[in-house]
This record gives sequence, C-alpha cells and structure tokens, in this order.
Amino acid sequence: MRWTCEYLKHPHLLSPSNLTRNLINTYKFAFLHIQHSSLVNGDSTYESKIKTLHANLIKNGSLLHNLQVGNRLLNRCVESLNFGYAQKLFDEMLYRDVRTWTIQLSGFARVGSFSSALDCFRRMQNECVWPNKFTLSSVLKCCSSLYELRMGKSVHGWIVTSGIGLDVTLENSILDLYVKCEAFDYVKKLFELMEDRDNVSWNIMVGAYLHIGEVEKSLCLFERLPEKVVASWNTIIDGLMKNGFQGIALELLYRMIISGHVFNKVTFSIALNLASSLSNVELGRRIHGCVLTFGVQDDRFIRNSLIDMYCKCGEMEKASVLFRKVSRDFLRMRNAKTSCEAEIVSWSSMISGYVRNGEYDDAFKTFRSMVCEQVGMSKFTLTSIVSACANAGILVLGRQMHAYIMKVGHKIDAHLSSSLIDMYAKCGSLDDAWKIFKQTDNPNVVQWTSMISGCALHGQGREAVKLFEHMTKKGIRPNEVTFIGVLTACSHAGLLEDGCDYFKLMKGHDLKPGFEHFACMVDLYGRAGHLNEAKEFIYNNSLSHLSAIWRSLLSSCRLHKDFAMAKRVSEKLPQLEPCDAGPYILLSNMLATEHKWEESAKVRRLMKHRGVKKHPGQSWIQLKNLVHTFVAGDRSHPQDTEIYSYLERLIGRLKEIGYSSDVQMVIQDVEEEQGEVFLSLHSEKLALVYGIISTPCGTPIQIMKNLRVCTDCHNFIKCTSQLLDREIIVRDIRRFHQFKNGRCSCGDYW
DNA sequence: TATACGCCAA
Repeated sequence: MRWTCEYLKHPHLLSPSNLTRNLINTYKFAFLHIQHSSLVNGDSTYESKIKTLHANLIKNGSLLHNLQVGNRLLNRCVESLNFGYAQKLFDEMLYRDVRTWTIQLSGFARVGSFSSALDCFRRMQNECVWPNKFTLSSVLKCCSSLYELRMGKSVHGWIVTSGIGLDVTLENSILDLYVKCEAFDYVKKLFELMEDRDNVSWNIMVGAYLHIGEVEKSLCLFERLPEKVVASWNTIIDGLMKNGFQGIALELLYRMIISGHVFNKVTFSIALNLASSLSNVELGRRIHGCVLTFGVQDDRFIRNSLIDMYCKCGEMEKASVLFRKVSRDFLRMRNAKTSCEAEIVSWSSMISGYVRNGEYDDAFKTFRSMVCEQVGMSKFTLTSIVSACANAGILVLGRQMHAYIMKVGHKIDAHLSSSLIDMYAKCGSLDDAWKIFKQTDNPNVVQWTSMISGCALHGQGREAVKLFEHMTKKGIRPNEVTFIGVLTACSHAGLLEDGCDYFKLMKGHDLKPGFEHFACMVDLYGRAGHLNEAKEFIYNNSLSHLSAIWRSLLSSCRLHKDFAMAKRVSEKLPQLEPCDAGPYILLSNMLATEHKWEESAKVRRLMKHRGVKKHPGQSWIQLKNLVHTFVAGDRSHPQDTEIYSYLERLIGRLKEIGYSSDVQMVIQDVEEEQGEVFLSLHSEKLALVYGIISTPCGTPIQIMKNLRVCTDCHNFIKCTSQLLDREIIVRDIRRFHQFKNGRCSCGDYW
C-alpha cells in the first residue's frame, strides 16, 4: 500500500519504459488501494484518486499503449458504477481487445441496462472483434432479460458453428434464455443433451418448473437436488411465493435457516417480498433487523425491497424514512454521472406505494420532484402515476400525463396502454379508453380486460359481453381478471343468465374461481332479486366465513328492501371482521331504526373498546386545476357558509318536486359518520353543491367518492339533475352514475 | 471479466 502511494505522488516513476510486468502489478495495487480508501473515506476521495491516476496514466502514455492497464482502470470504473467516466475512458483507449468490450458490456448488464449492453455487442461485431465465452454468456443474459429469443437463438447457433466450444456456464446461459422466453421444448432438449450439469443447471430447471406453474414437480426436483446451495433455496422459495404458496414458502424459509444456510442478498429480497405478500409487517420488521445485523442495509436491491415491503404493508412513514436516504444518494451520484437504475426503482416503489395507500397527492408530489430532479423515468414509474390519475379520477391530470408520456417519447407497452385504458375509463371518458384500445395493434388479454372492466364500470353490460365474445373468438384466452370484469358487467346490467353461463365457462378455460368471482355471483343473484339463491350459493360454496360476501348480500337486501334478512346478515359481520368499522356502524344503525337504542349504543361501545379503525368517507371534485375534498359535515372549506346555505335552500326546493330523505338508507355500509351526522351533510352532497355554485348553469358536474353512494344521496342527486337541468356524474367505489333529467344510468341498481 | 435465485406497473 505504501508503495502505491509513492507512485501516486511521483508520476514520473510510471514512465513507459518501466512498464514491466512488475509495474503492472503495482497498478493493480494502486487500484486496490484506491478502492480501499474509497470504502473508508467516501466517494469523493475515490473520484479524485481515480482521476489522478487516470491523468498520470495519460501523461506517460501507458493508458494508450498498454491494454492491460487500460482494461484494469475501465474495470474499476465499471465496478464502482461510474459509467460516465467508463464511457470516456473507453472512447479514449487507443487499443481495445475483446476484454475491453466485455468489461464494458457486462458492466451495463450488471446494472440492468441490457439494451445498452446489446448495442455494445453490435458495435463490437461491426469492428470485427471476436467474442469470447465471457462476452457470450453476458450477451445471452441480456437476451434472456429482454426476452430476445430470436437474437438468443442466433447467438446459440453461432456458438455451435463457430467452434468456440460450449462449456457448462455457456450452456446454462442458453438454458436460462430458453426458460425465460418460454421455449420449453428447447429447454428439455438442451438439458437432456448436456454433458456436464452443475448446481446452476439444476437450479435453472427447478426455476423452469416453477415458471410454468408445475409446483409439485419443482418441489420433487428440489428435494432430490445433489447439492442445495443458497440459490437453490432462494429459487424454490421465490417460485412458491409467485405461485401463491406463501405458507409453504415460509416453511421452507424456516427450514433453510434451521439447516444452517446463511442468507445472501437475494434471500433478503425474497424474504422481504414474502413478508409483504403475507401482509406480515412483523416478519418484515424482523428481517429488517437481520439486514441491519448483517450490515447490508446499503445494498440497493435490499433497500428497495425494504421500501417496497413497508409500502405494501401500508407503513408509508417508515418507507419514506428509508427513501430519503435514497434521494440523497441519488443527488450525489447524479453529480458523478453514475448510473442509477436502482434509484429509479425506489422512486417508482414510493409512487406506487402512495397510490396503493390512496395518498394520491403524495404520489403526484413525488412524481413532480422526480421530474424536477431529472430522475430517469421507467415504464414502472409512468404506469404507477397513470394509475394514480385513474384512482384520483381527475381527467385533466390523466390527460396531462398521457401528453407527458408522448412528449418524452416513451414507448407505450402493454402495461402502459392497459393502464391508460383503465385511467380514461375510471376518469369518466370511455370514448378515450376506446381510442387507446383501438390504437393498440394486437391487444393482449390485459388490454381486453381493461376495456371490458371499463364498460362494466360505466354500466355497459352488453357491450362488455360483446367484447368478451370478440376476444375469445380471436383466440385470446381470458384470465381470472377478465372474468371478474365480465361477471361484474353482467351483475350491473342485470344479465343473470349470461353471468351464470360465464361463471360455468371459467372451468372450460381451466380457471379456478377465486373469492372475487364468488362475490360477483352473490352480487349477480342479489341484484336480480334472487336473495335466497344468493344465500344458498354462499353456503353451497362454503363462503360463509367471508365478510365481503355478506356485505354484498346486504346491499342487495337494501335494494330489494328485505329488512328481515338484512338484519340477520348484519349481525354476522362484526364477528367475521372485528377490525372493520363498517359492520359495527351498520348493525348499530339497523338497531337504531328499530328504536333499540340501548343495543345500538352497546355495539358502538364494543367498537370503541376494540379500537376499531374507521374508514372515513370522502368525496372530491376538481375545479380549475384544484381538487376540493369533503368529508361529511365538513366545515373546513373556505366557502362553507355559502355551501351550507345553498344546500338548505336546495333541499327545500327539491322537497317541492317530491324528494324526501330516505331514513331507511342507514342499512348500508356508507359513511362512518352515519347516524351521527345528518344525512343532508354527506360528503357527496357538499361536493355537489360546491360544484353547482362554482360553475355556470348547465355545466356538467363530476364528483368522486371513495365509498358507495347511499340511497338518500342517490335520490337527492337524481332530483337535483332534474330541478337544475344539469348532467351530474358520480364515480363511487363501484361504478359510474350518470344523472340526467331525474334518472340515473345505473337504473337504481348499484 | 461470465451463467441460476431478488425490488417497481395493468
């Protein structure tokens, strides 16, 4: 170490004539020394020292004339993810050999810039540099990550014909390529033909079975593995999780620990993912503790997994604490022109976390700062932000985002286009959703599904059914989500028979109905007034332990005014879902309508005693680029006096044309304040009135609500649309209601 | 200097 420092201080010692093998070794130490001190002193010293060394090398010409020295320096830059510098160095080098290219290429691959890596490979071919095995396996990895089957096949062919010779690593790379590209015939053939198989090969095969959902086979193979390394455990645990076997995955994780395997970075990521998919924040915290004990908290992948875990468990505070560190690092690295793919992932995670937790405002804030800080955008970021627009239901914002995506010239892939379709549908413009859908070349199942669900959302059941038929005729296999869309459409349009047929059709497509499908069916029977069939369906399919199912039935009871059954159902709910406020409020209200005040109060007390969280109902309206949010009985708006006095006058005028408050509406799981606040102060009424007084006569008004709209408000809005001759659009949690001339597009069926 | 297993989107 001391020697290297001397060399740094006296660059003349590095004269070209002295470039013997010994001297090259000295360089090696110089690099190691610099790297060591970078760990101790932080990035800035590292930067300057590399630069000093670089300058010295240029000065005495050794960089230009000695490949080994140049390659080594390049490798250091790549390893420290300093791509700007690496690129500069690469361009400066007089001589480049296959190693130079390979270092650059595999560096890109390591940070996930696979297309840059492949560009590099093409340039290399143009300059007639013959690739070696290292180059080729990196290239194959890029192909498999980008699902470039064609290019991968041609590389495979080239390897065979060029006589470069296959070894286990290369064959593994090819095997993996075929697995990723789902070319299973090739996988089988190649695996059988392989002479040497190491534990990587076996691991690829375990992964292959998991990839196609053959869980049994993969477990068998895993148990028979000649040697179980950490990666084997990682593969099986992750694959089980992705196939929905969280329980077995967790068991295996424990087994892995007991059998003495030490976690690697990948294991931490997978374990955190498992915690969030189990919604087990306690497990997540424990793993976070281990991460700190192992001292790997600064690993980018692990940090992202931690952020993601906290986001998915609804702990945005905790996630944002971790995220603050990322954005600080990002600024520092941007100044060093360093690649930051991993940092983009953190931003995307935060945005999607905010969206998931309904904090749209923070999602937009994060996005805006991402634009200001010039963080690169990924398709993940854009998809998340479009979905934030969709959930917020603000069409203007959604359009702006669409324009932004076009402006930055981002390719609209399947994910993005389906989220755009979803966004336009959820923001009320089904026409625009259709436009995007029709622009799509070969819509895949997800895009079809988005369009079908969009029609369902707007109550266009027949259109949705037509789309479904069209899609299957085209030979596209519907998935579980597609069926949710079409079943919802049927139930909203009262197409009982069609719905039953589609439910049966699921089996024909080899799909097992899940909880959502059963819920759709209960809804379908209930809405059509077949309450007893609905109840039978619940018991026949053993769904009686699911609260959401009973809640759906309850809505139907309300719709068809079967109060006796409603009461029986509402008594079940608090037992099934002790932590949800809805059922308690519901039950207490039901008891109140029967004047059983003492019992009603008892239910409320029980709720308080159990510390049940309330889910506040709120409505919002967007006017002139501002979003105004209201909760029931809200007094916080600056124009509240105006709103309340107009509301009072409006109710008076509505009563003259036959509106009366619906006292029975309390049999519903609407706003938490029910029974506490007068019906007339529900948030949707406040938002509507604010819309009326802030816009000229005749302007259509659109409001959003995060729960279902209640019967009284529905009546109120119907009458208002007639009295004021205004089109009023309400998007509640389930669907769109378009009020016109005293009627609603849902046909009072929601 | 290479290959398997990990984070973010509908």
